[in-house]
Amino acid sequence: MAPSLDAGTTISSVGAGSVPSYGVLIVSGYFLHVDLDEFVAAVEILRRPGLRGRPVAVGGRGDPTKRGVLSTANYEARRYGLHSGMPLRTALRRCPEAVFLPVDREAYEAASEGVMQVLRRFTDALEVWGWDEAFLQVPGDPEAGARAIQEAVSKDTGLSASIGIGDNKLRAKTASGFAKPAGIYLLTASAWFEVMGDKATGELWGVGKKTARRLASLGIATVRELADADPDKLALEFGPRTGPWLIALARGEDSSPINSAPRRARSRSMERTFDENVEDSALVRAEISRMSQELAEHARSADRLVVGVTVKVRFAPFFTTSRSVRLEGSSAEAGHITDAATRALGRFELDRPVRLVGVKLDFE
DNA sequence: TCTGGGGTCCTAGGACCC
DNA sequence: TCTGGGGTCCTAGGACCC
Repeated sequence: MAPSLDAGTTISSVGAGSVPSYGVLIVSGYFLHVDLDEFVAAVEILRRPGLRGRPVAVGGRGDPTKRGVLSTANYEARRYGLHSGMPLRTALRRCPEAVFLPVDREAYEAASEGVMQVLRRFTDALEVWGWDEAFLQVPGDPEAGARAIQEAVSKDTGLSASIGIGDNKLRAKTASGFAKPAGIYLLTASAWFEVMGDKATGELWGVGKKTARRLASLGIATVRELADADPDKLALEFGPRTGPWLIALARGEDSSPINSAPRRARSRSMERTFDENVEDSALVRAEISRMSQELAEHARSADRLVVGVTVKVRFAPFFTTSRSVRLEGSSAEAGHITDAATRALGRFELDRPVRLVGVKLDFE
């Protein structure tokens, strides 16, 4: 009989002592989910070593007296209750001594690319998921693979990674949450309910606040209750795809493979929240026009054809609507795109103060 | 907690057609 | 005139993720 992994446990943390021995492991079909620890803050601290140990909050343009929210707070800042999504002004009130930094996308993209290059040394079966996450499969013992990956990422990029191991992507992703910070955690089918069964449905990856509340109103509070729910009832409540999907999620089921094909974006968008609400509709039009041109330039340089343009307007205090226009055929010409955006904007009544405007291009 | 920005996918409902 | 049943496409909005 093959030795079995003791699933649902923290295997170890980097530098936390020796690795438990499981004997000879000849396993296949394991998925790893690599998740970089406090990625954005970590990148900032790498280039400003003086910030290490201090509360660091990254968000907006780095001015906590302006509109904007936190992208990341490092662990020191989290001790003050700061977290991603928190308004900058609230964060400032809670932790005036925090260092506030502006979002620097290019720096994070470069750092991310460095990490992904390290991961590609281990396998071609790599699925990049945003800046700071990736799913992958490695040959041989997954735990040894995870440890080697952590060491290589740390050595080559200075960044710390947590790694979840699972018998599918969903369980690997769930496991990496338990691995933080800098640990390794294994979660397979046999331990799924032991680990997740009594947790609130909102702990599931893909179940947010709203869905959790709707489930609760149906008497479904825990993962186990959702796993045992009536599929027909959920299909009626959530739709024919979402209902059954929720149940599969609660059972930890996921048959999706690693998709290592380079991702081709379906859309590209740009939004801007004004520092002060804008009453002058000429200003709104000018901003939409500027964004359209910039997006058109992107489409052209990325060699993508646009089939539709959506304009989004958020009125004060916080009421958001959108209008979309389909192009006749497809185009990457700035003239066609700005014209479509202008037509979409023309369908709004700009009779109230505007908080945000946005433009989105849908690609062929 | 006065609520970013960039994405993805799903659903409801209307238009339209046979 | 009190009115079916599909199917498809499109739009607007919602929910979720990082």
